[in-house]
Amino acid sequence: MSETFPTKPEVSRPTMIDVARRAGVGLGTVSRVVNGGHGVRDETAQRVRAAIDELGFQRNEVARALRPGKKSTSLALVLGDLTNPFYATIAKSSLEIAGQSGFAVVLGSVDEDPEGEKRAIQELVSRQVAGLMIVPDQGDHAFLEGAGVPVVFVDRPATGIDADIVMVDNEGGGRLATEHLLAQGHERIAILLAPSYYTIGRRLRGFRRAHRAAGIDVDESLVIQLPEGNAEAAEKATREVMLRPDPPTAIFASTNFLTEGVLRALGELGSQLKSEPAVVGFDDFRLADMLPTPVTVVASDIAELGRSAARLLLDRASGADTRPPQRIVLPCGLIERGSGERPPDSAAKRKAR
Amino acid sequence: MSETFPTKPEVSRPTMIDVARRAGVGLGTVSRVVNGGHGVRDETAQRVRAAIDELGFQRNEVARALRPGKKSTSLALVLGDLTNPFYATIAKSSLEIAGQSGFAVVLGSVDEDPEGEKRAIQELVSRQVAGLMIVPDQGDHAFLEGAGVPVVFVDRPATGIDADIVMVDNEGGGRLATEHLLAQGHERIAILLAPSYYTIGRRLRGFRRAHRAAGIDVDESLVIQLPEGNAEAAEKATREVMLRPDPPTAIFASTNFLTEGVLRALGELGSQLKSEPAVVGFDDFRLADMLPTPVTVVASDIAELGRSAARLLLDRASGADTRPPQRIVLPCGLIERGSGERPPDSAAKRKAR
DNA sequence: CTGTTAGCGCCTTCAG
DNA sequence: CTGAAGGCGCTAACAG
Repeated sequence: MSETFPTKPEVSRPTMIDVARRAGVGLGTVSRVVNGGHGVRDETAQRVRAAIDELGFQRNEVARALRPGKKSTSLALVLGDLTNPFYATIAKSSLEIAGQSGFAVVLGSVDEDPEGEKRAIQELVSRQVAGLMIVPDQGDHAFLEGAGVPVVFVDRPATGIDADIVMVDNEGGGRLATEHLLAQGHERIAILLAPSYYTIGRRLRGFRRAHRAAGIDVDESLVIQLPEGNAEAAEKATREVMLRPDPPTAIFASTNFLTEGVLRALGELGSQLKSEPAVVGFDDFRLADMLPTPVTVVASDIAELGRSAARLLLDRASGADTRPPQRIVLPCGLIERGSGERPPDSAAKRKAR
Repeated sequence: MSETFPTKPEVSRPTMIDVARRAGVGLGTVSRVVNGGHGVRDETAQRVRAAIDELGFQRNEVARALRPGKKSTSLALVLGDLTNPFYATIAKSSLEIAGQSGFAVVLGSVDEDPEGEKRAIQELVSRQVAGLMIVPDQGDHAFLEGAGVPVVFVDRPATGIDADIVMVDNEGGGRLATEHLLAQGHERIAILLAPSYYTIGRRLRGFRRAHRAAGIDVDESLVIQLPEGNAEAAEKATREVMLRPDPPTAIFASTNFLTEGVLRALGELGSQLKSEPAVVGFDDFRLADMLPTPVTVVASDIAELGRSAARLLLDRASGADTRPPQRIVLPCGLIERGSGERPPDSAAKRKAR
């Protein structure tokens, strides 16, 4: 029990040969029984199954995957910070789908740097995964071209390779959020942008389109590019912009973490402000409805993002799907909770006229 | 480019033999170069490396792991809902440590049921992972005894097997939270308990100990066992207990999700209540400091939980650590934010006397 | 120093 | 219906 085995460190698991000997049959027979048991006499199969149980035999998936053609039964998932509920949701939902088909999901260690991503992906490929789901970083992904493994990009496309991509309607969402604010009468809307990922660019595009459609000019000093994508950066930027002589009457935060930073800044600024700006965030988040002013957001079904990606990848891996690269776009909806329905205050309005 | 290859679905990656032929050397030499290149003439090694680059060769980890003894270079992580920031944090931090040693982390699909966990674990074992990190469900885990793979349990121990375990000081945390409330003068403290996991039991124990130490009896009607561990169950229970003729003046929520439910209920009850109870939660959560009343919690370093588990498992897997099963317990601290510092209201006090 | 050889555990022909 | 044999990509042991 509490004894150690310095010389026999590993308890080797039984193999098919052990089972075959135990059951007094040939190796091939055992294999057949294990894989569906087709074409084996019932009595023989019984004996084999008994031996399997007695020995506690478990098929070695590694050896199995070694056969040519036969890919392994695991998918790789490469993404950033699992601590971000957005990514966690993708991980969970894709894992769910993969699991239903008996696939495991391997998470590559993903540091922040773009080189780290490449290394992680290659390590995963060397593990013979049947397919890759990648939330890509900004670097070039052309190196995946010859990997010989199906790839599905999630949340944003990658450059240098034409592969399946599952994402949300970023531009539509950006437009939706902006239109909503414009409809309340806001004419000075600030937008906070995380470092230029593809998604953020599209959201900004929606922002501009909505303005154009409404015949309102975008004040470029309110298009705020943040140096980092975290709450702190957004907090700082919000404080600065709100203390300007001519502050915006509404803020569109392009990311869940940014929304948090905006709210934090507004909370601290509090009474220093003549009036509180309306706020709309992109992506919903837990507790958004419980904050002092419940937060209005533009959101999409992130879990479905992960599910779609996994399903698509599974079909590619099995060879069931041979269509040219697909592009799945999930819609965004508006969830009104209060913060986005604040009208522009009268003082600001007076100034604008 | 946009052509499909129905008959040749896989681009087979180059193998060591290809490299050997290309470099005009033997197979063994290539292997030696790939594994550190010890004992190979420099010039030869150069040629081999060149061939590797030209062919884009990558060692097949699967084949490598087939050798006896040589375990694969991936760890398994089995846990519940990745959507719970608590688990997500464990996943992230353990992944970080594993990655530093060149290990990947395989996530088994974990349904809710206890049988699903066993199946998931066995699938992972069949994939020849080098070790298992498990946040165990309630069932018996004796079946892991003969798995021949090191196991580290995370957050709570499992029954039926004596293995390493990394967890937080649940009892200490429960006691800390309770002492804090008692110190404010609360004598009627309700505790909300998620379905009886090990951790919850310990937290309750701390709750009772703190009472005993203070010479105050626990009102058993305030020890509330919830049917489920989600926010909704806590919300419902909170509403009920607060509407009793003799409601508690403080609430200890034993879980992050439960805390959320408590706050939600209190928010809705609002003015119906004669006075708002103090609230302390177990485990910190994002935005806890931004709620209408910032939430006081007892918390520990969850990321360290994951890191310790991964480090320990890595040492076990490599054989570097052969000590008897370890038990690592991380401390809990109190984070005062407001909700836990509300004194019992005067009306309630009068009643109690 | 370097090439050759024998498996690792399994699946897939191919005979019997 | 069943047993035997070959090979997947790699490493380790053994000759040269």
